[in-house]
Amino acid sequence: MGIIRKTESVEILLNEFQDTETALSTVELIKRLGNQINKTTIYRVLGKLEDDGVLHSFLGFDGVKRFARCKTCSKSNHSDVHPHFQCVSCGKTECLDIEVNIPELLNREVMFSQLLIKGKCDLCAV
Amino acid sequence: MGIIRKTESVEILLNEFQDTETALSTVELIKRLGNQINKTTIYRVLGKLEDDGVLHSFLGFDGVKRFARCKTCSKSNHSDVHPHFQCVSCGKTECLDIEVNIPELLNREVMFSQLLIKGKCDLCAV
DNA sequence: TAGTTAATGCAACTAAGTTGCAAATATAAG
DNA sequence: CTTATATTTGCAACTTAGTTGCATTAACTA
Repeated sequence: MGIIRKTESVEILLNEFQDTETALSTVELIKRLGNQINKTTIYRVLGKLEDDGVLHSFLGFDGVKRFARCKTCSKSNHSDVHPHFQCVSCGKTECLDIEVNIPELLNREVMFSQLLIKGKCDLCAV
Repeated sequence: MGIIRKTESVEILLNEFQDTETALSTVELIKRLGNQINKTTIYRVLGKLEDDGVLHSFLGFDGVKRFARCKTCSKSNHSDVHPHFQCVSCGKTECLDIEVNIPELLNREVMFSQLLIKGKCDLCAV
């Protein structure tokens, strides 16, 4: 079940993703917005925005869920299959605009895949 | 700090990984061995075995840590860069013996990557 | 065989995420 | 504009994975 009403929480949260390719963790958003929006609401709104194809989510190397804006997703076709990059220095996590071709697997049916890359981002790599 | 003494806990745990390519979650092992070994010990021994390059670990789609035997790892060179496959039907998680070439990234330094594939395993795919 | 030091068990804790329910509020209908 | 209704929110309590400190136990060494 996605977003039905344009509430303040929805607007505040969407605003955080406005000008950035960066993926934000739920924890980060709670820290940042916790005084304005309740933790539970943050979890729920993020989930709904994901259902709607506005955001997509993945787990970072730390196992913490992160969200980022979807470019090509909709409610019906919801798969951001691009890789994600996490910087070991500054912690920034971002979407990579490249295609990765998943190898064919014998006898197995591939439904979804996620590639997570760890390294130094453009700013932190010397 | 890796394993120094060959204790019973170490043997019991190693035994679980003996004949299988399957990755076992910490939770699963606690359920299975919880009456023989304390939860804390299980976490600690698994961590040490990972340090030693005997096991490697990764996070599944559920964010739960899983361990599997290392084939080519040692204490010094510890990187199982093979992909992991998680079956949506039976939940089995296994290592895939294939190479994946990570694309070059402009201005970024790639240090490590993990590819996680979700689908139906050989037994569950019709 | 005794001494040292690693390993274990326990209990209490942290942190991420979830649930149920009552109160608040967006939207549609009148 | 007001009311009715159903969604959304906040709160508190809970669940689950994983961690920590400390006293006790048990490997290994000399």
